[in-house]
Amino acid sequence: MDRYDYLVNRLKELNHRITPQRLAILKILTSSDSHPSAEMIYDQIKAEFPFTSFATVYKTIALIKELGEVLELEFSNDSNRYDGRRPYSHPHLICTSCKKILDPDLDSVNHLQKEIVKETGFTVTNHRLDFFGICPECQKNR
Amino acid sequence: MDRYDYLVNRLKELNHRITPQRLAILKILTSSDSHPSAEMIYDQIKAEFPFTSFATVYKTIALIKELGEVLELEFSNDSNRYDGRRPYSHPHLICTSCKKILDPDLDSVNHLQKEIVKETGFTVTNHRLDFFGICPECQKNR
DNA sequence: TTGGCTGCAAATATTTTGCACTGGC
DNA sequence: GCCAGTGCAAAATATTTGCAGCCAA
Repeated sequence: MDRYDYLVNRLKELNHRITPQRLAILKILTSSDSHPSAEMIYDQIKAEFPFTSFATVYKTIALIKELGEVLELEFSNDSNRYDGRRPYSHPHLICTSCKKILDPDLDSVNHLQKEIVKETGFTVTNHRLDFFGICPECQKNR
Repeated sequence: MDRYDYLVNRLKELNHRITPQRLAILKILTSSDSHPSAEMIYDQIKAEFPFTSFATVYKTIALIKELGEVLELEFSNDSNRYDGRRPYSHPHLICTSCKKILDPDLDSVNHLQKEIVKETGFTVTNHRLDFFGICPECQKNR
């Protein structure tokens, strides 16, 4: 069972209604590793369901977030981005030119979190690690 | 020469005017490791210069940011926080209860950035690493 | 003296919320 | 049929910007 089906089932099990809008949003959130923003989701859905609203996009994201099934990458200037495939703390690689966000393979991070706990007495529940730079494509096009 | 004096001199050298408001903002930004928000800076300055405005706080921060002398920690929901003492990428430890932000000692991070560059072809210029949790004080008070 | 800086207010951008209507179950 | 979900519009929040007046150099 893929992640889309899994999320639809979770909503059903928790007695949340399955609407065309929600299905479309889940589809987009799970079908690519593109880390879309609310606006990107909204634009994509418009093609299929022209009368979907921004509020519904945000409300659906909020719902899935409550279930712990989406990772929200908050930004102050740019819009927030969402990762519906890997809803747990993991590093991101952000191109500051084209705004693309990638998931690099990197496993030495959890080690860091343990080091922090031991050292500071904090109860660390999650972390966020972003690397900012220019992707290979944008390096060529200048 | 401490960091406050250093920053005042940099502004002078670059022919930026030295105003009481700017001095007060620099003082707050460099005098503690509290990672204040624009509002915290504004509130502190109000005591000394009651007619200072929010716009000036933001404009001054923007100026120092251009000089690369302040690190801006962006948040989507909460206000941004500023580190005027260590204006380079370094990890932060954020208490989600009292919103305090600390600088943990941790030096295994730069190693990660190098690993990323080698692996992805990105030109990584900076990074951001935040650990979220509950600080020892907030753990007691519940 | 002069133009960079300040302060007020308005604009901007993103996300959230209130509420009447609608459609999933 | 009921009430959760939707869509519109308004509100909320944080930051930026325009502009008239002021003051640091």
